[in-house]
Amino acid sequence: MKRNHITQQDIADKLKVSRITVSKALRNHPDISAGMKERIIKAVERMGYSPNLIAKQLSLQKTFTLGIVVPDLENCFFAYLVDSIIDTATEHNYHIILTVSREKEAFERNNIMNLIGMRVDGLLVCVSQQTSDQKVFKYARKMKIPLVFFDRAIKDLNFSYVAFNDKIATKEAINQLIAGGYTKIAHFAGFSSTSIGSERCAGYKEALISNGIPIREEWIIEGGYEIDDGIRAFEKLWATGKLPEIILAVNDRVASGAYKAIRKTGLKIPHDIGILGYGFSDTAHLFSPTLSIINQDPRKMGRIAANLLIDEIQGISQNSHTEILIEVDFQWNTSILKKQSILS
Amino acid sequence: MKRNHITQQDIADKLKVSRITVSKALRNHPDISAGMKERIIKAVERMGYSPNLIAKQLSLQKTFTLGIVVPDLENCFFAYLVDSIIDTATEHNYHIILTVSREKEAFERNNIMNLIGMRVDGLLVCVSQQTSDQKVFKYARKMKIPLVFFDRAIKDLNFSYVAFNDKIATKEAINQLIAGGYTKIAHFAGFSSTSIGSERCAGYKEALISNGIPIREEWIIEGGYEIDDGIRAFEKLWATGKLPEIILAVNDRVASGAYKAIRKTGLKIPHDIGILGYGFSDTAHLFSPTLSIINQDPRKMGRIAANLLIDEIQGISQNSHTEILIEVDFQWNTSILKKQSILS
DNA sequence: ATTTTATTAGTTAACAATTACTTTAATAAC
DNA sequence: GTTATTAAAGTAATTGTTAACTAATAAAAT
Repeated sequence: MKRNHITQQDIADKLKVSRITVSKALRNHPDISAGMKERIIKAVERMGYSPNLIAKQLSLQKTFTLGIVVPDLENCFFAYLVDSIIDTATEHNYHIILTVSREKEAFERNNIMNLIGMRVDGLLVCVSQQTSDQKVFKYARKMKIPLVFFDRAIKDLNFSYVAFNDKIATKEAINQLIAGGYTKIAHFAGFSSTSIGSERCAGYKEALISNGIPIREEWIIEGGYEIDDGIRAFEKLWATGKLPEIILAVNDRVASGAYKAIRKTGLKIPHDIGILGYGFSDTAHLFSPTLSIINQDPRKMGRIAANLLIDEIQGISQNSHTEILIEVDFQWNTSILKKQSILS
Repeated sequence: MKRNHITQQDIADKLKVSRITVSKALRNHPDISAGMKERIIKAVERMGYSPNLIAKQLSLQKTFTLGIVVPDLENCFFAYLVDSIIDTATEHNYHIILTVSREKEAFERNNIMNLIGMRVDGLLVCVSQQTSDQKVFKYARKMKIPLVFFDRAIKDLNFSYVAFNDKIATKEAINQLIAGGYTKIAHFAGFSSTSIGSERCAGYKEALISNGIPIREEWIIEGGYEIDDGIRAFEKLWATGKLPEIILAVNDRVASGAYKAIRKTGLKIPHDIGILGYGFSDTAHLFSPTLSIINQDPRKMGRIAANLLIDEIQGISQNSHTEILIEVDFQWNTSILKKQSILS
């Protein structure tokens, strides 16, 4: 009906040569003489030719496209992560088809099947919290489509994955706090049913135990992952009358809620109480005082995951089952007072 | 080399029918009998057939794919916006190829040419701040590719665009503040060289003038768009010794900087000084006290832009030059005291 | 002078789907 | 009993590109 686009055939007709000659010239094939190449390139410019990548993909059986599935782009963490994946992909001349699962298994499955239909060269997936059926991933395996999980993985499928070492990082952070002279540390936890919640809580407990500090169950307050959960958690803590020196908040939104609730009581951060959260630099600096964090850099994760996938696609990485646990560092910002110089 | 994927031909061979029969059956074509359809669908399931959308796209000359160009995904505003575009696109069975220009004209041009090469059915573009050359957009026009600008537009090219009515909204917000009894209002501006900076500042000035309030140049502090710019701006203001009742911050990061600097002086928000910023609900609630905002809902913009584009693609909207200025509302949160009930 | 080699361009088939047209066989109409 | 109609499936051509061969010509080597 429209037929707007110029094809190689059109150029060939104009120059009275074969379309293969045009194809070869555009790919700088040695078959074609310099003079002919120049004529063709000039015609291309003049006629406004845009190569049809769809046709190219079909012919080459390769799309130079990566498919991404994230649970939710409104989570800044994933936004930064996707941004960094796009950066890395672009560097290697890959395009990105982005899909969002909204934490729904059905959407996730649908997205993945669609991406496979689009014949992406590889998949980057952060599984939804709901996901239990492994069928679609087994299908990807059967079709030999390179797939890398990031942040959250289905472990027993032998796909590569990249994640933060939450437990170790938490343990180390608490160790540093204890070394700095703190002993009264509470935890505003998520839910022990989610991997994030349980891993972080486990690290917290292990650190206390290994330092001989008894675990006070009333200082582990489960609740959720939102601002209101942080508010409620602190109110609960405040009601007991006995405050810790430090609160470890399970993420930055809970930390934000804690800030609000603490401010309401008139207590001062960090002088009266310190806060440690999980997150990354940019959001931590939105807090005032700036939030100390167990630093989970989304850009780092995105870069590593994308590179891993591209390596697998290009067959550089023979091993298609690489597990990378990103080493986490800490940013001791102004939400915690340095008791001793150990916190550095 | 690999040949993993099952094709319609494979299914046809297995069932000893023609591949056209398979194609028709899968599209529920009336040519094919119910019995045959059932046999084919069963074989499809059994053999794990995934339709090759690349081939389908080439054949149909339609990709059901939209291309997006955003300046930066680390800006939460754009992340929310893209999320909402994806939502809307998915509803209409469109895929999304996402690219990032990093505010660089060259990247933007490259992204757009690539997306055209991928034969996207339409383009959603937020132009980079750097962009001055219109060539690539003229090319898109010549190729008759539906294109909708969002947030920032190149106006004299007759493409549709969706934007916030910054000037009007700012004027109205300041009017409401004045009606509420405030007269001393300062503005932490961006740069007058950018459209955002100049539009917002113009609205601010117009509101003051139309209410007969003289403009105090020392209360318009240009600087930039980051946290540090907000800190510096308040320090400059503080140094003058004369404080306004309200600060209008050009965005949420500048507002955050202002919060920090104000807190440092011991002044209280909102009792000693109020803050009004631009932004959207989720980030405003991260502030404490929660930031009052001229509410620029990214989801709304994304939805409108995507629907507009899809309408143009499907020929529903005959007019391919629709300009939509989104009406902005206000969220009077706790960063401003209500002097009178007018702020509602 | 004839064979060999290199250069340059063209031919055919493939990729995996679709649409438009054609064939076959069975049924219905006269 | 012949013709018209309908259902169901098949054939050929199309989409825009690339890869693997093939062909023609000119220059170089024998």
